Amino acid sequence: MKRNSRLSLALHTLGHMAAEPDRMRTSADIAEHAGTNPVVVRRVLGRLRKAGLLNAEKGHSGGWRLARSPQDITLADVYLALDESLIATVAEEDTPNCAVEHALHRKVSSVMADIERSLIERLAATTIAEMK
Amino acid sequence: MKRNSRLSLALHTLGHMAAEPDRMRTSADIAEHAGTNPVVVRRVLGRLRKAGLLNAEKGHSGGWRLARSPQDITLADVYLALDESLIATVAEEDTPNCAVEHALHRKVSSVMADIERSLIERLAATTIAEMK
DNA sequence: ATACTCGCAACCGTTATTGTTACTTGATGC
DNA sequence: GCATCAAGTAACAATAACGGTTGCGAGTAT
Repeated sequence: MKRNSRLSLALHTLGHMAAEPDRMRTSADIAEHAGTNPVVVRRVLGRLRKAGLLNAEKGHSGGWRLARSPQDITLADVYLALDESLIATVAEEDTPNCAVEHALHRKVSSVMADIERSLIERLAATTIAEMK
Repeated sequence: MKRNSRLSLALHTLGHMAAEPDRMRTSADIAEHAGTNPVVVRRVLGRLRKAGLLNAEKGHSGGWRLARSPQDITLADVYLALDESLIATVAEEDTPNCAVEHALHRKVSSVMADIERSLIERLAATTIAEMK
């Protein structure tokens, strides 16, 4: 079983959508292409829908489509929509009784926050239109 | 249950050791201070021993001690010794049949690799002597 | 009305991690 | 030599996260 497959699935799907923005795709179609399950697809794309990146329509000829122009969706948008940090956070101690621990946590958290900002900056430099 | 507590435990312990480098500490002492189990301590510190950061001695008056000067051990040394990436890697597809997927994987992997290098660089700028 | 699709809740199987027990190995003190 | 102490290690349980799966409800087009 793979970890962090949510971002992979999301980007993969949006990459194809960027190539044909007008085509409506069902969860079943996407799932088959990605080798997974329609429910998993809906779970992941549902987050992108709530973030305003995708529209979903029910019923006949329903399915998923981009809510914005492909040039207007960056990899950072997708990353942030999934709310799934690729940067691990260091657990805060419940009882910060120890000065060493507190200093370490501050230091490492500061570094990790910088790294996360840097990652988002890098991801924001690429749109899904470049990935089709 | 906390995740990524290995690095926290390792840095916490080494921070205290940096303050009193000559004092020998047993797994039981460390575990009690850190609120965990001696076996867990040995598991984590064992990696640091294999990486040459710590020495362990058995028997009476045995225990753990720094193998190097605290000024000569950086946070990056500890991070690398644990071989536990805080930066998630994006899963490679078994069958790279899809061009979109391949392009995305290359792009994201490249960004993540840069971020990992940047993290290590940042961690290497601080020694455990500054954390005591 | 029927068929199709998303939305969502509930559950199972797998995996990763920590916690725990028990035992072995090696060093020290008597 | 022998008891004691501590690391080393294997084995297992407990917990949590995640993907996969089933089932059902809600909404829409034909």
